[in-house]
Amino acid sequence: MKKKRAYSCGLEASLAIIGGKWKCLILWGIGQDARRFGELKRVVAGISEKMLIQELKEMELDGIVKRKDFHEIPPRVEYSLTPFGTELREVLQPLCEWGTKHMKRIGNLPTQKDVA
Amino acid sequence: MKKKRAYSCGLEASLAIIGGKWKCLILWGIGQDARRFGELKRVVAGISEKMLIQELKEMELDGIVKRKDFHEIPPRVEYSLTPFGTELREVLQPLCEWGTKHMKRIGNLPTQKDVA
DNA sequence: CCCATCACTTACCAAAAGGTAGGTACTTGT
DNA sequence: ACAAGTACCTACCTTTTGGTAAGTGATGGG
Repeated sequence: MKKKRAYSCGLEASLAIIGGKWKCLILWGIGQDARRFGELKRVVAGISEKMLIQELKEMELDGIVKRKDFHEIPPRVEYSLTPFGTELREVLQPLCEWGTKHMKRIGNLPTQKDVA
Repeated sequence: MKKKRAYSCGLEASLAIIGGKWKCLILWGIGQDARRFGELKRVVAGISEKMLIQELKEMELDGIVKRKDFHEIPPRVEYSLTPFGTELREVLQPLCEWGTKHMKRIGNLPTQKDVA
């Protein structure tokens, strides 16, 4: 018998899936076509290898990412979105557009460090 | 001359504003009407006072929340969304709906602890 | 007179997140 | 023989995050 978590609103449930620093960006980075590990590393700016695989694993468990191993040497692995992941990516679209629209303003905001 | 940050995509900019564990939920909790501090504490399930004020301050600096102090005693303070914040809240709507739609599935997902 | 209420503030501490730097296995190119 | 490239894995360590518990100041109610 598994423990089930209860969420007080849909947003909380969504954040259980894509919360954290990297998952959104990875999800976005994968996009509609499959991507190789090294490719993702380049496209998700600033992520470390450790974080990338760690998050990818969790996302696979959560059913938003599918991992395909070609069993070749040198290794070749492709990550792609499941239908569940694709749906999630779509609802992030508006948030992404909002960010693009206000990018300048956001970039000029004071940091906590500036304040302290 | 302020240092400006550059974001490689809109999503990264958005996350600079509502990243972290609580900001999304606070933003959502404030909603279209103003809310008092204590009210927010109740509506944002599980947040501590410390986190709540800390995040509210940052959100105020970021221009998504407005704080109104009535200078009464006992103290009375109301938090509401600025137009900027309201816009942001709107783009979170789809994400919230997605979470509601898949809440059952998400609640049954294995945790990292289950796996370890 | 004392207690509760409200919106905080502060100090302290534990846990989680995340970075660095190394290593692995196997093959192809020089 | 050796370096490079691929997709990882591991240990160690620092930084960030966040929780708990206490206190503040002014006032109204019992």
